[in-house]
Amino acid sequence: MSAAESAVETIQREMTIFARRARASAGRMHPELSLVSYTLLGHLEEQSGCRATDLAAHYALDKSTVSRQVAALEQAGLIERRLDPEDHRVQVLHLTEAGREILAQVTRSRRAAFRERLADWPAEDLVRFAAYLERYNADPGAKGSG
Amino acid sequence: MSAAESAVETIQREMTIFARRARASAGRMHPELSLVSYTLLGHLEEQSGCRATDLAAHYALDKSTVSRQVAALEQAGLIERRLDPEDHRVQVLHLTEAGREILAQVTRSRRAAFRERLADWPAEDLVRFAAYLERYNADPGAKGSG
DNA sequence: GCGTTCTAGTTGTATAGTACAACTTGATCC
DNA sequence: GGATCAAGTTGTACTATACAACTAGAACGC
Repeated sequence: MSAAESAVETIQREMTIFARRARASAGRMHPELSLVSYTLLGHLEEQSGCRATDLAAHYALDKSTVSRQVAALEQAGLIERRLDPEDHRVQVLHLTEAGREILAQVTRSRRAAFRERLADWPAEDLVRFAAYLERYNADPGAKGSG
Repeated sequence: MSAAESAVETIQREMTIFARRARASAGRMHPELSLVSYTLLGHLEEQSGCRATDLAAHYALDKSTVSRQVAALEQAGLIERRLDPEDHRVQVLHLTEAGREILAQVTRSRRAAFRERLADWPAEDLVRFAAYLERYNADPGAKGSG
């Protein structure tokens, strides 16, 4: 096996390990916000609000799944729905102040965890690693091969 | 923000994206073998058999979860249990021939997906990326920060 | 050697996340 | 203005998971 082939093997194995661990630990680290909820809130913040359908499309989730997630987030007071005056089928979702705060708090705690784990890394390696990950995820059609 | 700090941000973001995608696509790519089942079978092959308790400890899963997964895998004929003659509480799990075949087949298909996605990468980058991932996952206490 | 305690595994129960299908409501298009 | 399309909700089912209670077997202490 060439160096490149065995590197691909390693990437596959290590990505799988990471995905499994992430899945296992997501709920425990932030019981107040699942990985999916966190991602959805993040998207709402980035986009300054969007529709449930956009979330479903962007994250390859069923609209019913998003509908229930959104209902839970609204219930928890983290988002609010505003009826689109142009199209009454549409509800535009926005973060509430509480949602913004929780999101910031979870982001901080996640960031701290990553920072700690990467504390020993030389800056140069961090930058390269980050670039590789971006490139990997940016690949069109990338579905994670989970 | 320093280059290192923004690299950590990027790593966090991209790892999160990966974990989410992996979760979303795992079941669809290999309906015959969930990510967890795949991982467990892989461990059994690597270790040439082990106990359910070992799997639970190694993958931070509850023993009841492993018990049910194992039951399903046995039901599917992919593994078999052998009572430990030394300790009758213990069942040593082994891949069956069918299990070995399915595992090999899923591994091939996963490998092909990764290979395709990484096809454009220079060998040098593959090797570095693989090394970074190993280093990241090897960190003691690493739980994925999902 | 026999009770206490430990370990391996199973089963009952509950929860979260997910998908698919059927439905409701509103918009759009001949 | 009826057919069709789009956004979202709800019914139902399944999987993965955890925790707690339990069973069966092993080991330890005296």
